[in-house]
Amino acid sequence: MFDFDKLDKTIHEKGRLGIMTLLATRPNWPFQELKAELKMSDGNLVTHLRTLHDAGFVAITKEIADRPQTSYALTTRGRAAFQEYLLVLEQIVRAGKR
Amino acid sequence: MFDFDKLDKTIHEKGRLGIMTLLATRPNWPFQELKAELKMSDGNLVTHLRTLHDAGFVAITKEIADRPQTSYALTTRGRAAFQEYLLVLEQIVRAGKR
DNA sequence: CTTTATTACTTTGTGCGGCAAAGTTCCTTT
DNA sequence: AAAGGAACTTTGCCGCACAAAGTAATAAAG
Repeated sequence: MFDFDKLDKTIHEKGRLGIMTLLATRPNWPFQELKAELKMSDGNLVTHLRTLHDAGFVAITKEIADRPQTSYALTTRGRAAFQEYLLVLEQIVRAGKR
Repeated sequence: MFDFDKLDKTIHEKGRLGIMTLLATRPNWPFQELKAELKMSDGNLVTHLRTLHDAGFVAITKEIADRPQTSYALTTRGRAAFQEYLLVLEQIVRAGKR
């Protein structure tokens, strides 16, 4: 009836779901902006980003111009995985509408 | 930008999200049907149901006609909490559409 | 050149919570 | 009496989120 087991466990965690959602709205997010938006400790944020990176969902770009600035973006695979995750969310939302 | 902290932690867990979604589709679910649909061990399922009951989201009805049969349903408060949770999901889905 | 601040990251520790497996209780059926 | 099924409890394990503190690198301030 529902594909709950298709809910990617890497994405379906509050913190990382927030990250993935933000990354989906813009091509590029600097670390500081993610941190400000999500209000996580930087240790926690870095860890979640690394988890997503290890899963192949997030690309990391490091510049050291002026201040060091690390930026994050969805990979093609990350976007695909997120889209598939969203399909399940849509099923759930539709089920809750009745 | 997004209300990620409005993602009720009691609901936003794979197992319990499955339960809440199923309960939203019908007024009443016997234990055995939930178990068959969600493919959880009964120990695990009972625990999640108790968590939702303790949160005031799920009502428990026990009949002992023929075989014992325990049934579960959303409370008014459970339905309201689920609706609010779904609002956040909708934000996320919309964000992922672009 | 030394000090201070900022960014990004690592390390450490704690506690919670999901999950399975096995055992228990209560009932019905044979 | 015995067997079986429903619902629940207990036990134990493992992973993980999260915070706090410490570290390296660089740049600006004095």
